Amino acid sequence: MSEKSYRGPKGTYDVFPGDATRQEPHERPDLWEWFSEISRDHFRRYNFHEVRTPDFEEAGLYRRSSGETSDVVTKEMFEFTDKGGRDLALRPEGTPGAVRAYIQHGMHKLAQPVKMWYFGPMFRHERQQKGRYRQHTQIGAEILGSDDPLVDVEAIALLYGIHQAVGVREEVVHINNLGDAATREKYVPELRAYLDKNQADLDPDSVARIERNPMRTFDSKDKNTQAVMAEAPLVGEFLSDDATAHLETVKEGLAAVGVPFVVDGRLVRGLDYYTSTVFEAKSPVLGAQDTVGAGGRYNRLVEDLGGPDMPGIGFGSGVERILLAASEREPSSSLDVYFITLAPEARMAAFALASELRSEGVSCDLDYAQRSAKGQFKQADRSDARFAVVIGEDEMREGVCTVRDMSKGDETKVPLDDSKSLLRAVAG
RNA sequence: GUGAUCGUAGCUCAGCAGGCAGAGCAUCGGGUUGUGGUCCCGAAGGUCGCGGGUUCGAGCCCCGUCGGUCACCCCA
Repeated sequence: MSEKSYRGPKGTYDVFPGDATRQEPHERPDLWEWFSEISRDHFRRYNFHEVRTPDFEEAGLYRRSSGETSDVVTKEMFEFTDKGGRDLALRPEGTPGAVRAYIQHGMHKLAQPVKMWYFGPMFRHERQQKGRYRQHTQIGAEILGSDDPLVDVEAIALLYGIHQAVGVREEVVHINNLGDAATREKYVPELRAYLDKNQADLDPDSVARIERNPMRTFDSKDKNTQAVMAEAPLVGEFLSDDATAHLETVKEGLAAVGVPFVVDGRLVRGLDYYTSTVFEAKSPVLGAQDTVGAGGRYNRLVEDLGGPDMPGIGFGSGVERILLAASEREPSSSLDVYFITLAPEARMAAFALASELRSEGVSCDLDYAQRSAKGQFKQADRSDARFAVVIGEDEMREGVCTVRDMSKGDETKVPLDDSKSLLRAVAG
């Protein structure tokens, strides 16, 4: 500690082995492993396949897909120029990269729809708060090439299913339908006119949005603005018959698979590419950041990014938030055997035995800190080892090791040169 | 980016009118020349986030800065 010390960059965190009872859920390695297995298994059951794209892309890809005026693009991108002068950005969200890959690899020629999932870091340059980091992790899924409303239901059910498998509490899915471009051409001027009329009662942020992105006014947390928005015209009143039917089928499907949902006519989304179905999964235990996963249809995005005219839908879900909203879990320990050596020659024997057991799938560890006998037993205890295998002078002389069951306290002796019976002694 | 609040040992925190930097837990050793969880004893561990200022003297007061937390904006 003589030189300058370093800490992780602002807004980041570490996953590390520590005192699990004091760590945030997303800092615990065991919870990440647990969650990762559960989510992979869910994707498998729904026949999704992994897509893994770079953690950075041409900045233009994000500008084009998320919208030049969206906040994610205008103020939250980690953007940089590489040594070849390329304008790049750390991935702020998963959909653009996945769609780019779909186009680049001609996946629209495959049997449709193409169902993909991803799991990886996202970067947004913003001030952190509960459940929000500059580098966070999202799992997500994209279904490209079908506009069947049941595909929407599948996406939502998959999202909800993963959350429930890890015990996200009090979750409710909010859904809405934003209609197509034609719908919005009729609706937005109406909304804008209404907002203009009530400008005096709106907060400054919302006033500033009237021109740029009036639908986002519904998201304001300002009391007066909310009062105004309670009376505002809703997109739902402008939907075409097709869009209304689409929404009805989605509702029917969600009810059929048992996803708790509410239709929320005020739900809009911050990214410009959404059309038709949008949804947000919320859990009240997250505080101000109550959205644990969200997504929607983007029926024009593939074409906007230079691909064929193909519809798509997807969701992203913040893993840190999922773990935060999940019910408490006991930290899991996993060590089978801790070797205790009480004679210099015993160390090599223990090391070799450990190696044999490890190759049989048994987890082993031994002392590398020159601890005393007492210290080694303490360490075995702390590691939650099921067995301590003691090798000291006596054992070396007799050619055995002492296998101690750490919870019962009873001991048996096993020949040193017979790793099979040692294996049996510590099995199960 | 805005606001509030905090920053002392690995962790949780005490410290005061400005006067030698403390406790608990954790770590290591000893009490048991080879037996853990309990108990007892001891050791180690700090440029008091960093930089400046005021002062005979600053962990404490002032300014700045960095970082944490929460909220706003926005979003997973």
